[in-house]
Amino acid sequence: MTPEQLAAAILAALGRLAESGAVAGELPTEVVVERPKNRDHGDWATNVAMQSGAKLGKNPRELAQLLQAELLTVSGVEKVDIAGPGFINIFVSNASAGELVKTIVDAGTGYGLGQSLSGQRINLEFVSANPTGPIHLGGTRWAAMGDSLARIFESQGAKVTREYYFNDHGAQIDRFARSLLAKAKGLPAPEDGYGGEYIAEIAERVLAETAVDILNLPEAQAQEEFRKAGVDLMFAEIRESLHDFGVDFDVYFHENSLYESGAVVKAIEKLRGLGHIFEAEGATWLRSTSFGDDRDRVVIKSDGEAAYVAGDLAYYLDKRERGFDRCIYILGADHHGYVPRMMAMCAAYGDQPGTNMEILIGQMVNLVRDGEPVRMSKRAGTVVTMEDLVDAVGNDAARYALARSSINSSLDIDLEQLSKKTNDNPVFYVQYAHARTKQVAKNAASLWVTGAEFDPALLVHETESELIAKLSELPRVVAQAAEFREPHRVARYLEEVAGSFHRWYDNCRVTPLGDKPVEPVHNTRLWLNNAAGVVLANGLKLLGVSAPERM
RNA sequence: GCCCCCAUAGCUCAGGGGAUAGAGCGCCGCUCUCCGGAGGCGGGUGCGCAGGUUCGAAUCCUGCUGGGGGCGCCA
Repeated sequence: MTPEQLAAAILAALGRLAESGAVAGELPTEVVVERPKNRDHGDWATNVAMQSGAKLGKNPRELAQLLQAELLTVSGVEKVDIAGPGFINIFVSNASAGELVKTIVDAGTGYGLGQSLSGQRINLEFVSANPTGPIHLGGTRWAAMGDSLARIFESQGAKVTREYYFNDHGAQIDRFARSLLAKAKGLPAPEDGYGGEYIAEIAERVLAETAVDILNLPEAQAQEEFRKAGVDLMFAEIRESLHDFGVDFDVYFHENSLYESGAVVKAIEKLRGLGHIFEAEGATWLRSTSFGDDRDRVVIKSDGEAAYVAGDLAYYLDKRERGFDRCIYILGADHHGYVPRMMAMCAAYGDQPGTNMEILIGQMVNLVRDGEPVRMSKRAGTVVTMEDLVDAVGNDAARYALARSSINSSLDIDLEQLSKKTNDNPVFYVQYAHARTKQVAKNAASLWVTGAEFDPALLVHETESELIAKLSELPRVVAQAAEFREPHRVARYLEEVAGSFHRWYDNCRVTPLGDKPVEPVHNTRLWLNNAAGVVLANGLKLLGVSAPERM
């Protein structure tokens, strides 16, 4: 008996009460069934009587009593208590609760999947870091979080395209090219340029890999050579770092292509046709104030060059024309001011902001050393990159640490601490639990605990009941993580599962002690052990973290 | 001045209206004659302040205080 099944039973019971005329009014469409913190309050509890009592013309306790009688007729329900203002506390039989264990093992990698996003085509854009340097800690957070979110969406039946917008157009790229050229000539970095060590490396590789003698070309031509070759090298490096991090994008979209294909002009003309474009002060504007923006936005500057927003205008249209009904962007907090004009743009096309376009704002990652914040500056070359982080702690620890917090909170990363004491990362607690399930299963097999019998009525220990209840929550947790776009829910849940599993392990043996014979309870517990392994593995998969068999 | 995020245990953080607010780390004890001790058990009154909504608020609303980020014909 899972909480979902109980919820359905309660809805059915309400339906019967309404049919018999015992209650009259608006029936709820869903009920919340939760695991109470206090076991005296049952295996499961619902507040439905308090929430619906008034609507059904009853006080909460009266409604609870009616439901109590109905629920007692449900198979597997042993006892129903009414507590406090109208909580309904439900006790189910061990046998009924334990049936789930077999369901989980039989479902295997399919356990936890759902259909809550079935049929949705989602374009998820994340990282999209400028190709003027390696990916830093902030970008790494979006890589971990975005990829995990994509996996969670997919687990709910959505079709997801992971997309990276590559800003290879505009003034920043010129600065990048000038920085490379200056470095190659042994000059100091330009005032507004980039100065990290990677600039020297890239400049050197450009010199080595380009056929022509760049340094003897005229200034403008030399810079153009460095731009082309430098961006390509940087792009390849970024892709490789991401790949090594376990994040592969389906589409790397080049901003420049929007200009080359004429998509930018097309997009502006489309908006002009819709009456949202006007000319003023020598520039071309989008009347974004018509759609909630606090000021109108220039799309073509008075010098004839496109403003940055023009690219996004065309890019969004491109995504929509590729058939995505939901375009989700993950942006850093330093870009949150960009949200109103993006939403206005979406509305200007006649789309629904918040539905067709959704923007998730993630807070910054701070580098901390010995408790002191360290300023990171790309220009000064003091950034900590994705590779630095992975070198220090490994992929699993890095991904887990970045994915286990809400993106609404800024995050402090202390490299020294993480690299010295990797046990600080709860990922090991979770992975250890998984490895343990594998070793237990291996041991069981060698001691003739085969799992041939499965009698859930034998799972009577309180830690077994707790573990089973915890395992039952995976589908709901994943569905909520998808709904709220919050992968960290999965991580936190896994930590709870691991805790329940460890406690169970310490109380209940799968293999018999010494020479004692194998009994049905041992075989049955093997199923529970394996069910825990399934949940841990499936959950870690959603976070892009490995589930090792031994550590 | 305006906009966004945050404030929960010594530290890092969960908690999307429910009952006695949790986890990890750190600290102090305890714990295996046998499945992995990277484990388990015990040790704690901490929701920034003030109002409001509600049967019920860490959670929703308003104001305040403090911290972070942002407000270009830059990208």
